[in-house]
Amino acid sequence: MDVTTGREPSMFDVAKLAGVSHQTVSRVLNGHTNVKEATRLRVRTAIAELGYRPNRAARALATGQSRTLGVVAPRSTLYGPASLLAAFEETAGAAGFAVSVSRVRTFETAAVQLAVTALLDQRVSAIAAIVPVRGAAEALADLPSGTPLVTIDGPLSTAATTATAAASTVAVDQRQGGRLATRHLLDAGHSTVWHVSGPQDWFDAAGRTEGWAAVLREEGRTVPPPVPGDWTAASGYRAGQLLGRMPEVDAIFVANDAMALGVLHALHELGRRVPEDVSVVGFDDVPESAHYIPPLTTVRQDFEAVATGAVGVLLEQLEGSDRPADQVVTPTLVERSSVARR
Amino acid sequence: MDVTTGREPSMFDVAKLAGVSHQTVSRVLNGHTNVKEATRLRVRTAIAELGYRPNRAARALATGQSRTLGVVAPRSTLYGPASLLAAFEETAGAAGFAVSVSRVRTFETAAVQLAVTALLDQRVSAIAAIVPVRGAAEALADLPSGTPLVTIDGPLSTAATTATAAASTVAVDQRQGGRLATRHLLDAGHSTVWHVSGPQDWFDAAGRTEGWAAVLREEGRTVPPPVPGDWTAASGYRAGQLLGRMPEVDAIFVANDAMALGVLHALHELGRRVPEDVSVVGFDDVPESAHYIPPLTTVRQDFEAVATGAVGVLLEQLEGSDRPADQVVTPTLVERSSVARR
DNA sequence: GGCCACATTGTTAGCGCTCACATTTCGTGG
DNA sequence: CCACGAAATGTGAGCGCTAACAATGTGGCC
Repeated sequence: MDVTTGREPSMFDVAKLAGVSHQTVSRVLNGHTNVKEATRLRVRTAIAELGYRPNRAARALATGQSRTLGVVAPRSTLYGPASLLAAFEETAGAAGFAVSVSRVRTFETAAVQLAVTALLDQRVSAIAAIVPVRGAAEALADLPSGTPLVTIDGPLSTAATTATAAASTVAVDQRQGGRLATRHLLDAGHSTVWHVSGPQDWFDAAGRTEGWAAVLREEGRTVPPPVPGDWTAASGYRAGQLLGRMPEVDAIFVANDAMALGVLHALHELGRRVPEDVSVVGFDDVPESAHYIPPLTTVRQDFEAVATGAVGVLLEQLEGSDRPADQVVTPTLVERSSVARR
Repeated sequence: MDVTTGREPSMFDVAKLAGVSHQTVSRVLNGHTNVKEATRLRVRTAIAELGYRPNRAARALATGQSRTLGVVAPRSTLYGPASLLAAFEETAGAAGFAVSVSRVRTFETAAVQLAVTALLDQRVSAIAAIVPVRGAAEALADLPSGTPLVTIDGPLSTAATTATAAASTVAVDQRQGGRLATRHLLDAGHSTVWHVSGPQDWFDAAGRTEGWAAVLREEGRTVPPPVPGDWTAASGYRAGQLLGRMPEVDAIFVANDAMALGVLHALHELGRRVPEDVSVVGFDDVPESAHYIPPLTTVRQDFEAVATGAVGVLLEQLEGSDRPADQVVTPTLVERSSVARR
């Protein structure tokens, strides 16, 4: 690597040093066939000697393809979105794509569209949106742009209406998760299950609530009114204070682990033991939940799989495939000690 | 906005529609002076009508400036790094920069350099590295590149040796945090403070441990051997099992909240009450720590400030300032109920 | 009224790459 | 031993933008 270069070496510098044309260098770089082995080697050597790196901007300009994937992600550090983002970035990076992130502080349509615009300005090849909220995700779907778009953790086009067929979705089957948790509680002998829900404009929250209600209905149990939370431990604590004072409550499905922690806290303060007096099931399987008091039975989502799926869908779309492909990842139950048989 | 464009509108399309030259369009776009108000308006209208967006790749090619900031961040979802990353991305975005992320799965030199290379290939204008580990951060410092680099949460050049003056650092004063926690425990009347540490190759961990030891030494207390952890609740649990069995242990400073949760868990299992029997202080102030059992006294870091500082340092460097600027953010103590007076 | 300074606009040449095509080289069979 | 097609390489244009410079227009002042 040279030390005192006035300006970064270009393809022409490499070509000159290797005694070939710039086009041959380009061919070597892009792994084209029809380059003699000896030439290829000479070019490689020159590249190394000069410390040459291809200029992505120039390539993007020439090809009209940036090989960059854009992500819209919430500013929050909620476990789900943060995990999804990390997994997506890693997967995309491993696939040889650059990843450009645009954070949104709120899910208001305007904010989300601004973020998408920023990405579009960069001519990203495709966009993944971690925007798990009703209105916003839908606002995305009809962006007037040919850029492939996948919604992560977004609206499953369950109803085969496929009206907004524009975008693909990869998501965890939240409903199934809710079912899993509720069924587990019922299996343990509880007559019904109470529920602390997440914000209902989140697909995750809505799905979990739906799954919970569906199982109760199928089994002919009473469906108690859900206690709304906002994902935070503090809101879980408030819900716990409420539910803990009701003697008939002996099984609670909480829509995420953070709120479950709050519930545990409130129950503890009220002197109601978990799991002896009340069984609790959470959702997310955050790494800490194994050490809540007591260790929390919860539902685990495979973010890795979601991310892989999302990148896969995007790449496929870039290859030309037009039909949007939805993918669903199934969550699993992680049993610990916050549930006891009745 | 047109619907059926064969190809995206370029500056020339705008120019034609507005009846000016492409250069005038460029001037309007870049806010140059010396454009008649009427002309500016005409151009703006044409831009809107065509739905034109400037092509960043072309601009980057022409100027040699991508106006993109690169970030190297760990794949993990540890609270500190994740918060830092989110804050940095938002701040950078607000400053009008695109943000490109490169995740590393480990902090081995090779992995980190690969990530940086990926960023350099994109010709990012500057790089922020969230690589809070000894070896790796140092490996970065002497990268042979004119690209401005700031290490977030990296090595403070405390000793004014300034040998590796190449890179700037913005970080939380971890030592001060360790002091705060330890002093608080001492003030509560404990004769000494035990310590569950993070991995000592992390600057954060090392700094917290140093601060803890320094206060004990200053006050002439015995300095017990630290129990090493790895940031996870599970490792905290193991440490807690150890310390909880020692009757003389009645005050523990744990290097992060996740491990503190594990300690709390172990202590609970061993029947040692917090804070009645043992006082515990954590570090991070994760949102959940307010609902640990009991609510955890901990040390809060202002990630927002760190991120703002990092972006600031980078921009300054881009403006030409050569001298690397280090910045330190001071943490604060958050009192809750895991500490009791003796 | 003519000239000059300044405000405004236009023209040209790249930035570093890829694409489409032109050209050369080489091995082979008649 | 030469023609011929495939393999290997080279050439020129252009992607959409900015920077430097050139060319207009405009008003004020003597």
